[in-house]
Amino acid sequence: MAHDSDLPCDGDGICMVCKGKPGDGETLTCKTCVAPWHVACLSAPPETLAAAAQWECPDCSFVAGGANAAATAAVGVGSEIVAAIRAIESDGSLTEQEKAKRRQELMSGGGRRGDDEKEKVEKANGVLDLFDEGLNCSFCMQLPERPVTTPCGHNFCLKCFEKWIGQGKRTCANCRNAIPAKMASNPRINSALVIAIRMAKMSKTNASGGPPKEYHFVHNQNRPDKAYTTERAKKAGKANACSGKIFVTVPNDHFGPILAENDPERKQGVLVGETWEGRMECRQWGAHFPHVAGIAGQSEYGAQSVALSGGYEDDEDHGEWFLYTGSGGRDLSGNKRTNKMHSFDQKFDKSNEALRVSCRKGYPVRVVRSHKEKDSSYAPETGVRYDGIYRIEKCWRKAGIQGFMVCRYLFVRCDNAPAPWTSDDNGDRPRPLPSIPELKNATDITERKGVASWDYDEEKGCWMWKKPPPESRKPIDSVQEDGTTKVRRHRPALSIQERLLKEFSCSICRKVMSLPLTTPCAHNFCKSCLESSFAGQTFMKQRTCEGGRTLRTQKNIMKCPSCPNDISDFLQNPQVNRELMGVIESLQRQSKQTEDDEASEETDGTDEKPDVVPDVVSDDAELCSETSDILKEDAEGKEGIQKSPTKIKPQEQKKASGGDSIPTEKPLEKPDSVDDEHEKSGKETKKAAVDSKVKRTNKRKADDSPGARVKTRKQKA
DNA sequence: GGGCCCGCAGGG
DNA sequence: CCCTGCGGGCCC
Repeated sequence: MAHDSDLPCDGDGICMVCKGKPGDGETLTCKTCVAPWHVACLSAPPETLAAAAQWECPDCSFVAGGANAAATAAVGVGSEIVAAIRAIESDGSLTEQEKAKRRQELMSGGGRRGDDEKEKVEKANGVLDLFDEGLNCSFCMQLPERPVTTPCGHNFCLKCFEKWIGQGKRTCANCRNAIPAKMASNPRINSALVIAIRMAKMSKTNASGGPPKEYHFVHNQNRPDKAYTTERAKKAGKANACSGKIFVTVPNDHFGPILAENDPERKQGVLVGETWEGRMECRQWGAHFPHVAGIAGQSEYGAQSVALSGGYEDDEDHGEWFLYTGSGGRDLSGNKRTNKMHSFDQKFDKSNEALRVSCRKGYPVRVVRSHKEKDSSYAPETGVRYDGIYRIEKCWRKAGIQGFMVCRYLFVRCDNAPAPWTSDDNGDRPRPLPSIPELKNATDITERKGVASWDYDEEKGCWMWKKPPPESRKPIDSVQEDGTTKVRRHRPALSIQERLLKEFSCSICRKVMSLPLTTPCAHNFCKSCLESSFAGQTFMKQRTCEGGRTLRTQKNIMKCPSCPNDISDFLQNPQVNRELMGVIESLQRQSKQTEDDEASEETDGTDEKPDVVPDVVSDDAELCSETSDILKEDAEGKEGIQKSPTKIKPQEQKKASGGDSIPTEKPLEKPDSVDDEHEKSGKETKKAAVDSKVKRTNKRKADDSPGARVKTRKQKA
């Protein structure tokens, strides 16, 4: 497209194409968005003066449907939008804020589309009603594919958003609020909204007859992108971290390569040679799920992957083939996770048996190597690397170096991509098995029986599944291009209410979110819960000097309760994600209809009208060390232009009326409290939130003190 | 650099 | 619920 190379002038009036500063007469102002553009650098400047007066920039013609031809064809309303925007812009009776508000209403699809067209689009999306929630992306007018949410609470397709950002825009296309640099450079998918869209589509499909589809949801979206450390695990840092989000859509008993279709994040799959910082990161990409154990597998089913990490001295690594040692046989007393010393024989059970199953069946086994594999030439220098698919050609038992019996496995590489260490650019071909001297003294020898599941196809010239891969025993969904879900296995369908609770619960109060907020790091919370978490904290750290004067020192870092990101900027003016709220509420309505009317509502805030954000009571107190609250409820800011977030007025926090109670709520600080106190209170509230999560996910910890645990192990030993 | 020992995740 | 485990930060 011609205008792809077109860019406007930046905030300083510098043309982003030629980097020069055009004079007054050399720029054109867009009729729609009022941005200045350098005429000389336009690929298609207006030809007449009249055209220049009514000129509309390439971005706005893009918004109206220039870039997404398919979407525009389906909707066919591009020119209508532009005409309507122009009408708004030329209406002298409106303030800039009102204009922005009108523009936003227009862009969010309200009352503009003709019924026929609307029906057409709805059919294409397989969904009704959703447009009433104003959910569609303002750019392509479709339900957002991979939605991202701005701090001002507006949702877009990731692609559309990135395109917008790529054009140098740094304001929300809906309300013109600033987009934080961090989000511009690294927008995050709002996975709760993904689920919301899917659920809404699904419930609609089910309602319109036909057999109800079974869907499942990985309860994954509340996890942060990085491994994180709970308060409880804090002292040992990453050593005891919880897993971050799993980025791929394979179940953890998936065999074979991780393909592009299971990588919604990058659409490339896990490639040979890919390297991660540690086992947690490796796990997040599905190459090897266990974060300590070396073998991923189930004794009755097979083993999916192994890690070579130098944990067993019997291992012998030759790159394209290696000898692997089974697990067990070691004394783990003293609460250890590993031990160099063997103290009893290994058996073909548990993981060792799982590997033997994979051997018999000829399953593909993913292999990762760690830098900790010290005496191998093939180990990566740092981190953990995915080295591709191997098969276990034989396994047996023999006396290990330390004299105890160990299980042994001959792994031979069979991947279509070349190994990371070879300069050959071809993948593997079937190769003769190496001779293994130790086999003469081996017992319990097992070899593959029959045709290997994963084998080389001479005609196609590649390794592939010759038998269908074993069906996953874990339910998991995989996201399709269109946002729908492919079902892998059946499982009793959850009620709408159950799903609501599972997918849209606030990770602070654990109830379905009321007034959901989406942070720039794409985590969702109830507005009231998030606010309460930071009650008493100020945007700026304050210090009171002896004279009683307040000194502003530095910005207070306020970490997202779900990840380490600083969300203090966001907290200054958090905007409710009204679209997400709309979907939640519409599902709640359906749930109410479907189930008994008597079914009591477990969620709060349902009486709240979607677009009514609780008003705030302004605190006029100007006490010198008053704790100014950073959380500014915006009364007028439901849509339209918000005030610049840099001005922070001391305001008493008011609990949102529909708010849930949170586990620990600390009363507001006394006026003369010092900042250390603020920090402490914030931390403790946060800690409580995290702790509640810990309790939920790890119930057994309650009466299982570390000491008791050590004792158990020691007693056994 | 080696040993200690923790929380977490998953199998059974 | 109990057991296991080719991590990993920290202390010495």
